[in-house]
Amino acid sequence: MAGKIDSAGYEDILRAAGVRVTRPRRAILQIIETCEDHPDATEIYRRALKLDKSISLATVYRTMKVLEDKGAIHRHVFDNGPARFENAAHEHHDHLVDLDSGQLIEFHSDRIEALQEEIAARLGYSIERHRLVLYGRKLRK
Amino acid sequence: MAGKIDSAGYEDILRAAGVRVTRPRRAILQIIETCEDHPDATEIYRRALKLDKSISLATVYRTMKVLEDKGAIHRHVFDNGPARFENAAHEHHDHLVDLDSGQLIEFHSDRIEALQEEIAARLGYSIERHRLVLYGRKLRK
DNA sequence: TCATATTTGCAAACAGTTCTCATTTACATA
DNA sequence: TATGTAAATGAGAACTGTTTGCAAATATGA
Repeated sequence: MAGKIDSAGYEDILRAAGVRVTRPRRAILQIIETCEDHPDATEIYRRALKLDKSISLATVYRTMKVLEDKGAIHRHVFDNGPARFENAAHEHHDHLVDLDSGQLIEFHSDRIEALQEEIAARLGYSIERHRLVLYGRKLRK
Repeated sequence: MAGKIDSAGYEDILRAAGVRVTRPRRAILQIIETCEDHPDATEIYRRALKLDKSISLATVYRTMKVLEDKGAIHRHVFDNGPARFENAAHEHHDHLVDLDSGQLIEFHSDRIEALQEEIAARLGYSIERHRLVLYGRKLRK
């Protein structure tokens, strides 16, 4: 039922991060744990209001930073848009942006990952993280 | 000598784009044609002031948009920083960001490009453009 | 229950970028 | 070479996304 905050395992992530388990944080975590898309801060705020009607946008931003620092979420910036977030628990993937619909498609390629490592090594670097985004349009068949 | 605007071929790009050749545009184009780095709008503005001391930051932004629309420059956003620009005439490459120094290293891999095409095709898409950025640190040898 | 350090909501501040508008300028045509 | 007009400009206000300062509220350990 919307409006109720599920107290399930979400709290563990916060406790593991060594920060206090508060009502706003539980709401935000529940959202990013269960959502299927890549919401930005305003959208998370909108959704969180249904779970905790006194939450503020500032707290959303603060919580996203905490979660990002703890490695619990990833932050993406597509083109020049607002930052968008996703659960880091999902296995690693890159993104393809449908330029017509704006839809985000996830994909993964071990071969690309391996090539990236190879290139970085050749340049004398080790990769800490990377961002690969393809911008394209549907092929008409 | 700094302060003089070289009227060489830069204008062609503007004329080819079907826009008027103005003093501020000539200054900006000369900068992005000759610079070796990836300046942001404020930095381009700073440099342009030496060539045309009445130029405004708004015009820098407007010109960057015109040039981007015409395909003459590329716009990059690294992490959450300001947009940075580079001459599209350089052959295509991706970037490696040195997380310690902030240095940008350019690289290119036909194999990665080919893999990207392959993946997009498998998903039913054709790639219009892409962004690949590696964030890493120097290996100690 | 209590003490206290953390977190919060709010509003103000901030950075980067875009917009409005009156003035200036490029340049096609005469 | 002069001129009319649409395009471009500079200045600053406005806007979007994000961060911060602060007093009040709250989570957690004792």
